[in-house]
Amino acid sequence: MHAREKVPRPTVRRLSLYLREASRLADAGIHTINSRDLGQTLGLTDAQIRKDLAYLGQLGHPGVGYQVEELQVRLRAVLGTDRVWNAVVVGAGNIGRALMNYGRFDTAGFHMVAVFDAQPDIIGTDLAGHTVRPMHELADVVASGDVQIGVVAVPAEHAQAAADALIAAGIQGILNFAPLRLERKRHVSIVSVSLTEALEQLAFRVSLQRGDVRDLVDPTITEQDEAPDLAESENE
Amino acid sequence: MHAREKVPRPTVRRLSLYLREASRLADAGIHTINSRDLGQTLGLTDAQIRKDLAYLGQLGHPGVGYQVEELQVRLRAVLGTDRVWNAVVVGAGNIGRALMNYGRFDTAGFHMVAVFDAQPDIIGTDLAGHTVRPMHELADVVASGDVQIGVVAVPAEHAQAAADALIAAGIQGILNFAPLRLERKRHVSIVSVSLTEALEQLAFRVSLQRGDVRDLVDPTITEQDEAPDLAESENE
DNA sequence: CTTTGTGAAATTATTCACAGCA
DNA sequence: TGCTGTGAATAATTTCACAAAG
Repeated sequence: MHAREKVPRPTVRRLSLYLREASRLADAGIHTINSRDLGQTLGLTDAQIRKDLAYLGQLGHPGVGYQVEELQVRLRAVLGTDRVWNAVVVGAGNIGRALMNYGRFDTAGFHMVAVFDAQPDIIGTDLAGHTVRPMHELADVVASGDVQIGVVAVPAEHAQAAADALIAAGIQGILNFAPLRLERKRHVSIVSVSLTEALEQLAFRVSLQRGDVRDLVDPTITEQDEAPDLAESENE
Repeated sequence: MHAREKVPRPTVRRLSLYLREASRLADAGIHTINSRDLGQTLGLTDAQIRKDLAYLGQLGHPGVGYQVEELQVRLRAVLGTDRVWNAVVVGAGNIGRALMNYGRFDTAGFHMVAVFDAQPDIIGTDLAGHTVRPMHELADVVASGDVQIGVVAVPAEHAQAAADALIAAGIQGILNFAPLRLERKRHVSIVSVSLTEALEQLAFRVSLQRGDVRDLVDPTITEQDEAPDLAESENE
């Protein structure tokens, strides 16, 4: 019915989409949205949206739709972004730099508090207003700074060590950019993002569309595509 | 049975994982892998892997397992990465710079041939050995350079314009980093990556783990998590 | 009249379990 | 014996369709 109902995994992924759109609507001064119109912009069916939102409680107003502000508040509460999450980035390379410079995380509830690297020539340099710190300071920063999230933005060969250090420091969740499955002894939530994987998925779809792989796989796979999936995730 | 069989979408996503691991095994000099061990490293069941790989044809060797090199060749052929995909990046900001500097795309079959930006002060500067070009050169570069993929790495407010320009230039697929659903008239495959969404999914999992949202959703959702999902995708 | 919430039906994906091959 | 490929069974997710609410 409503609360205390198991939320299917695909639904959880879509909650981010709903929040993104609710925020956009709120910014545009729109206060009401119905499942059909929301489905239109997000590429989902209206039934899908109603079923998803019904998991969050009695949220819709029959005959009217959903109130945008209510939606935002509820989605943020469920996703956990109604409070600030402090994060540290391990790795001041390409991805680490992009993340530190990316200005829009704070609005979404994520605050980057420090960046670490193992390379001596990078340590001490400035990055987006933060001094790049040596790895041995990680434990202190995490412990004293109320840091819940660690970002692994180092090459694959150092990713497990970086994750181990974050876990040892007491981090609760890891956002992993390295193309491998991180091992962990004690429980830590892990969500992975892989750029190569994204490009491969795109190459597959383009090939399919062009008919390059007609003898390999049936083109019906693209019949009508739209489902949103975006982060590899691991948990135990 | 084998070829000309509809490949389920979740399977296609996992093919990237199989390819990643097959490459790793090949580099490590390992020539044979069975579904149980492969499942172990990737966090999947052996049955899942056998079913997935069976879609690609008669690939396994009963009593032995899969030959790593065969696997690699077949996966690359299906994903379309047995050839080089040329790509252009629109946006020389944080993400665009990270992508241009990221050295590992070529190995995976993706070659960045040019980068574009609309801002006059950025145009003409050097980025990873490429001169940042003005948008009006996009059509020419795409047409004359055999470019199939365009990357949208501009702020959300300019993303649709960037996508329109890419589509008009004749691109076949778009990798989108902007947090919105891109519209398109003629068919173009689109895969999206959203860093904010990834962080939100992580926040949700951590909240669930900590019990912060016990009254909102049932914790059974994390009972035993492992499925890989990584790129929002759109097609029509 | 419009639009939600939701059981029931349909579809899609995963796991089981075993015949058959090396 | 070891391990794949695959039907059959199960589980998960989506779509349908409609009663009830504003």
